[in-house]
Amino acid sequence: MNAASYQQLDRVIHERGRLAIMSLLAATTELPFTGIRDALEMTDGNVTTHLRTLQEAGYLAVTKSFQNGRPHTTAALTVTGRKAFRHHVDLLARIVERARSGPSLEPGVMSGSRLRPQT
Amino acid sequence: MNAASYQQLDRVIHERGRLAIMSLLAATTELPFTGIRDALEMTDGNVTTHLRTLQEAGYLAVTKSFQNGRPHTTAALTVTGRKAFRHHVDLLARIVERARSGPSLEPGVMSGSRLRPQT
DNA sequence: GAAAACACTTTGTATTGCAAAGTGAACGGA
DNA sequence: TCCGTTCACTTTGCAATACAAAGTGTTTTC
Repeated sequence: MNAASYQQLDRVIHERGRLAIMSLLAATTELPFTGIRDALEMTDGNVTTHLRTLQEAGYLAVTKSFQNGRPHTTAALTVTGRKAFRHHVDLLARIVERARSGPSLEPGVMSGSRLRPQT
Repeated sequence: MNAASYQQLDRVIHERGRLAIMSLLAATTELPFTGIRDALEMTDGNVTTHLRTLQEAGYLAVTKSFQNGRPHTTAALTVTGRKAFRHHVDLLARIVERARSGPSLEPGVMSGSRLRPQT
């Protein structure tokens, strides 16, 4: 694990709002649209788009139905989603842990060894 | 601490690339431009813009000089930056911890108590 | 029966992450 | 001494997208 492993941070999950949704769903089993919106104090539009993004990534199972004449949407993590989230969280934990260890290296040791990303 | 505390996640710090830079600088004292770029395998342009963003937020002290006829840029966390990063990391740690605890609540408990963000 | 509430979705915009291209100085070979 | 290359960045262009305001359709309330 080198410092550049941050590249592995899944952008779909990492975004603030979606990290919150994934986090929330990871702690429960299934939640309604309104539950997510209220728990996270998110706007409706925000929830809709994030749910769609997460669903399209295969991380969420979203079910839409009508109950007493009103739309009812629920979301739950898929197995893939749970795995991806766990992986993300592990990465974050490692980054955080390393950061917490505090200053240790001398300044300047990182120079040299030029290595551009392939274009 | 409620679930909506994700709102406190500092967007300047939270972005992947910048989280990596902050993380890297938190573990050392000061690094040159090229050190950051190489350690994180980031493109030059990316490093420049992220450094600027972090500097404008007051999180980084960036010094630019010429050494043997070449520009030499270094970056280090400011006290504010170190504090903000620590706070961010603490928040992440809490989110991560709660997520790690696994399913516990019943589905449906989060409904009701509508509370829109002020517009 | 008009108006408000509810559960969403769509739209518009303003931001911004990213890499390709650009800049300018120094160095290396022919 | 010219020409190309390397180095250390900065600027530019664009595609993606986070966000909230406005919109939709139903249902309840007064």
